[in-house]
Amino acid sequence: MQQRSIASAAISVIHGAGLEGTRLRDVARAAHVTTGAVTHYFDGKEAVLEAALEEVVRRTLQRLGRGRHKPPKDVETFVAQACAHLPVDEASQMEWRVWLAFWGKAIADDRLRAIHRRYYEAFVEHVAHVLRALKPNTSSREALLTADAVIATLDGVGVRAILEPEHWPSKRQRQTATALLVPLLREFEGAKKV
Amino acid sequence: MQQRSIASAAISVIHGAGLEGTRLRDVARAAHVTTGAVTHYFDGKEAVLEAALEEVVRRTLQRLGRGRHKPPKDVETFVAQACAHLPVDEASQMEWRVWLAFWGKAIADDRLRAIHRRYYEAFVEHVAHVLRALKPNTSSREALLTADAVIATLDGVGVRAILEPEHWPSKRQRQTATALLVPLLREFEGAKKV
DNA sequence: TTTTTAAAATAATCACCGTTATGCCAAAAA
DNA sequence: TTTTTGGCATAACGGTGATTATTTTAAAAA
Repeated sequence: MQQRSIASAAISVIHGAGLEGTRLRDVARAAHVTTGAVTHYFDGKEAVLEAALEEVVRRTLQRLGRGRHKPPKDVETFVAQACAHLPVDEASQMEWRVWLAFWGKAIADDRLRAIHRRYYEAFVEHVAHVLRALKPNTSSREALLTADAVIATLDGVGVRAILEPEHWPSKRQRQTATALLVPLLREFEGAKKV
Repeated sequence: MQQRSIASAAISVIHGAGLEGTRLRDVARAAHVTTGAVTHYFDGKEAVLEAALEEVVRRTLQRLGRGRHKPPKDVETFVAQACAHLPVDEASQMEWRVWLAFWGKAIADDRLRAIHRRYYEAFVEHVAHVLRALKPNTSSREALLTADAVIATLDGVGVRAILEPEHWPSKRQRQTATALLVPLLREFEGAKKV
């Protein structure tokens, strides 16, 4: 159970110092242990970072799971739910920053790429599932394509919001995401009521 | 003029090894010089990396500049032009990978963040300009909002394509981007001709 | 041609940080 | 109580790579 708390500590260090600025000592200190404990539980720094990424994925997917019981019946609530995944508050901002920090590292690291792949797979599946609630008789292909589009929207807006937080308050994030998602989903629904 | 070639060398090293795996020696070797030359022209590693990022920005904006003379008159050609900015070929893939590699680092680095901000500023301005060609009487506000949405689309699809290149051939990239952009731009145009 | 200055190579240094080794302490087993 | 085991702290080690210093080479000026 210590592993979890060390991984969480790593997340907050990465959040504050970036991946490159993350030293094992600081992770240990943030977890209220010493480097001895860290190396006791992990095979090395890489393993610690990997665990941190996995922890972020876990949290995000868990949050998705909680939303599974209220499938949206109309476009507006769908968009509102989708926007909740943007970096609009402290907690999600932290996860976004860490998630984004690993993108660059994942480019040259098969192991991390695999984690990303798994995450997106689950995310796509979730969005496609929710889309089917919006339009019951949808081809799998159409649902998946639209899910990709929804996720691209969130990633695109999220990245921008993380890189320019002072210019991207939650309102602007929602506005931009809405501008993309509403027309997309109207098209998806088929019925365009002005 | 050596600075340029060292920066370019840095780009290709980052492309191959990722930011963390980039050693100054390798950059020097790729530029056919030694570390002595590198440190002669730059104040240190940070400066070299910063120059690499600037070089990527330069190339991208230059490419944008070339497209400035053929403003699209309809949605289809606009989308086609936009999709040309996705990582659909070797060259643009390299630039995307490097660009993306710096996102994580920029989180904790004001200097790099400033570069990103400048780039997006120019990019937004360009897209908004092109949008005005599509719909002459557009409010500045509407054009900027739509430009943000277009850029978010490209970033969102681009990220995915970089992280999962084997699953995101150019065709899928275009498909996803089109699914988002066409409805968005029809809405933007105002006139929806089915 | 000599002198001078700049460009870049080569070689040495130095700091940083991950890793490894050792030792201690507490809790469970004997 | 003694013994033992495992969880962790402390501290020393060592590699890696950036930085700095020195030297060589080449080009330009005198």
